[in-house]
Amino acid sequence: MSQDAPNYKDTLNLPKTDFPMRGDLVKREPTRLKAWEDAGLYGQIVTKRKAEGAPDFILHDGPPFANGDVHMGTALNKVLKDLVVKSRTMAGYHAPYVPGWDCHGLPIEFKVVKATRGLAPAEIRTQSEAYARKYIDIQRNSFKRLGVFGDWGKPYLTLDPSYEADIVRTFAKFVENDLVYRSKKPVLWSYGAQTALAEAEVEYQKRTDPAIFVKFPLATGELAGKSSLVIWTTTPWTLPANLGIALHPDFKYVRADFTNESGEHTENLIIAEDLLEQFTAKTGWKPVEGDEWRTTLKGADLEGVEAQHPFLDRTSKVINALFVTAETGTGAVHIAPGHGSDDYVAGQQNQLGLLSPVDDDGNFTDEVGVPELVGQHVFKANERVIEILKEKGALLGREDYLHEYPHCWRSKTPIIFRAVEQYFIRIDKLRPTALEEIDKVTWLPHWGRNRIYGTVESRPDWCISRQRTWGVPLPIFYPPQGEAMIDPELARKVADLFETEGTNLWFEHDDAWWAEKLGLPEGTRRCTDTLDVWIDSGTSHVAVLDKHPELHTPADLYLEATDQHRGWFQSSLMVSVAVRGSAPYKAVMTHGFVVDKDSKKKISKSDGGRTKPMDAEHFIGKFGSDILRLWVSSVDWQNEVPFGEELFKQTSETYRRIRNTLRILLANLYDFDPVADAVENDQLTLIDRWILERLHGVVTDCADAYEKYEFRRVFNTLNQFCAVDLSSLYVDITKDRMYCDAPGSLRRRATQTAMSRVFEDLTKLLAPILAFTSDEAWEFSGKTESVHLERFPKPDTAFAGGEATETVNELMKARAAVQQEIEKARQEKTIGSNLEAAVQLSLPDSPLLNNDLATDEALGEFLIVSDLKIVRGAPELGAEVKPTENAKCQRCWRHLSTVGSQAEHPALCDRCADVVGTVELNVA
RNA sequence: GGGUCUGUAGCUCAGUUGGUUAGAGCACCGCCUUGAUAAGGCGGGGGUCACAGGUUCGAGCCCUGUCAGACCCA
Repeated sequence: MSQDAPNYKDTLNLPKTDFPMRGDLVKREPTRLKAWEDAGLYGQIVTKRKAEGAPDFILHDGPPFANGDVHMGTALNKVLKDLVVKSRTMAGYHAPYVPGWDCHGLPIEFKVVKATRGLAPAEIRTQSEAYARKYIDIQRNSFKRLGVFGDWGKPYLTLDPSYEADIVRTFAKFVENDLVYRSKKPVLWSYGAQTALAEAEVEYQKRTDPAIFVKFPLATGELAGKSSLVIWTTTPWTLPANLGIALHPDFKYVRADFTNESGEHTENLIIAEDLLEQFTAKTGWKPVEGDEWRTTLKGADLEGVEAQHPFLDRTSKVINALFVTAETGTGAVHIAPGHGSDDYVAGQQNQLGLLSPVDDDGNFTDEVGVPELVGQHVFKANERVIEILKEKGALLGREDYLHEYPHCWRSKTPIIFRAVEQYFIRIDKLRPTALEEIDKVTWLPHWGRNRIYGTVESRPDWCISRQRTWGVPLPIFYPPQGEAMIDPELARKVADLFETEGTNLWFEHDDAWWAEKLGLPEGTRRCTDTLDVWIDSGTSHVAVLDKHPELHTPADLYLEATDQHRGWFQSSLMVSVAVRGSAPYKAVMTHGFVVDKDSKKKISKSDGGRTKPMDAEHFIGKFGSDILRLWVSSVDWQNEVPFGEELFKQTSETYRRIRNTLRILLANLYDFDPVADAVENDQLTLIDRWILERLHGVVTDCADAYEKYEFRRVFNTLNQFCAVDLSSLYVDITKDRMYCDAPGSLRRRATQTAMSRVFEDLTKLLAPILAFTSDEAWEFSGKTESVHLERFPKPDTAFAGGEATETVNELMKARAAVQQEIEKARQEKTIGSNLEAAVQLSLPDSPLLNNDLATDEALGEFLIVSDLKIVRGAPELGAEVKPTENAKCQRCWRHLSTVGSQAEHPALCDRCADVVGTVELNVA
């Protein structure tokens, strides 16, 4: 190579683009976001589809709780929803998305009350609202930053007065349909703070209580008068409310004569076999020697018999329950339905009734049935109860028992379980329709159907009242005389007031004001309870879908994490069945929880101090939203979703590849005008036809995958298409023609024609996932409108045939054989690049390789070798490689026999000499 | 403890109605490339398909059990 050789590089058509190689997402995404917002892009999209008369697709947003920052689980959910909305929009639907927030509820109230003590209810509510609004703003910013499109200016909030009014009106409908009743149910009660508590407001502290063994003689059945059950309890004060004894149906119980330590007394007792030793050790009562005195029975054998209460004139029913354990006690559990939640459920199932003879201060009421106990505090009464048992000869043993016992977080006093009046919805009236409706809904994954069916089948009546402040008040009144007024008309009047004034009205005015306003008798009090927040969110189909002009019921899709089978999906279904007799959704999709990639365990906020970041903002700030979105698309949402920082690095690599593929396509199209330069289909070469056939497959597959919400199939398909078909094959193979052929040559224009179509379709297919990057690339291709206003491409049937694909698949075998041989030579350092190889390819006859497209020239191009001899009709596929003896063309770097054949350009091959001639002429 | 699920290379995923040596991408190792260059190409190593039984001529795919994990309930 002489020093004064012409610089042929300037005669090449090298790729050219300003589309940056690096995404710089963290910096660049906010700019695009701003542009979208300024242009009102979401509104444009919705308006456009509406104008087209596009069919509706309604994804109804389940409202996240307005508390805390957006963590990865919430981000996953929101991005999945956005993938649905964007892909349905691009599939041609009018898919408005109205996001919402769940605002009422204990966690917020608890934080407010904790921060400032002694607040009046109205103040608690004002501060709770401020708290909720603060986090709504924080979360909204994160969701927007993630590229989620929606009506962010007008989201629905469960604290909106109109929403609250609809909750109350919905309650009125419940009443009208005879679904509401009043009944007692035990709650965690703090007599120190005189209020009901939630589990979260309870602190566990060590406490010593008397644990006692109490005899209950059997009063009916075969063993009546012959034998006694023995219970063990750490709350002797609940014995006056005892209404049952629970045995495990499958446990083995021993019936035997026992004698006490002194041997003076003998009792015939029934004790779980596994707890016999413990019982003897703790009480001193031991079985009389000799097997003839012992018999065994199953818990199931005694079901239904009655036992005599040790000091009250009534009996306790023996029932079976699976929660009975063989760890402590006797295997017979004292059941006081008014003083425990297991007890309550067991009482319901066995019609035991309910007693709860304790007032707000924790003192016994008349109902206790023992005159001397009335007015005594329950914990003080423990000792007296024990004495009474002793007097009656029912006490078999006593010990001091140290245990973790719940205490009030505020007053630090021990908690008692105490039944208070609550309001319930009769689920039995809704259950048959609810179950029928479940089978009309499409559940994704399909097993979701079983999950919700199971819960609806077995759920007890719905307790809808809460002794809380931050919620929608129960519009119920208590007149000075007579029953509680649960009246739909009254409730609607209240709702109308709430509609304009908000629910704070309930707390800002006193009973007298309300009585006068509603024309109720003087002295009428209003209910101080609020509604269960599951009513709030479960009413969204009424307050949002029915109300919003762009939406309607039933929604096409609800999409939440699997825990909502029991939560929102169920509450929405129940409310909907109650008010309209049908399900509020046509389809329900659930995704798994985000779990730690390494341990496959749920990421907890405190994993032994080594807290891993899980805030979405952390990852947005470090990688950018498109990476997070790409991660969401790559993952199997049906199961637990693995998550970790390494995964983001991995996803970033995939992103880089896709981005660079878009970039090289753009760069190769810099001088291409689709209108003027596009080539007819029949002018395309083998490789062009092949990539368009591949494109046909990709477009078809992605449309199908998007339709089924199988985003990771889209991810895999497009990743494969970019990495293998485009980057490693098509772009690599066409480099020579793109760079070295004359700019306007048919062959080059053919490839640009194909690349232009590939770029457009690929960008559109990526748009729902890479919301920012695809829009950026779209812009760089010269488009003035956002890619998000486009529709998905339609597969071009001209390339559905697959002839080129069959040929290329055949050639891929030859390519593998050649590459392996070249690699050997390369490792031996006999050649460097592919173009330095002289290849002899033995090719067996194949109809696929005997067509117009599979010319020797096309094969050489396909294999990216310059010196290729093909022996067709060989017995088997094979390749031989040695260094080529041809000279290297200084322009296209191929080693060809034609180099130097044109005297004007001794360093160039035929083709290049021709091209350079043209270019120079053009320049001149 | 119960219900509903899940378990394929280091990681994320494919594996068609059970049928020849289980596939990609990323990561890893080696080489090439400086005309996609904070890019690109080629080659390679790596899986007893959680484990143990069973059905079958034949199982990653079907059945049973065990183990591990997730959600809900208790």
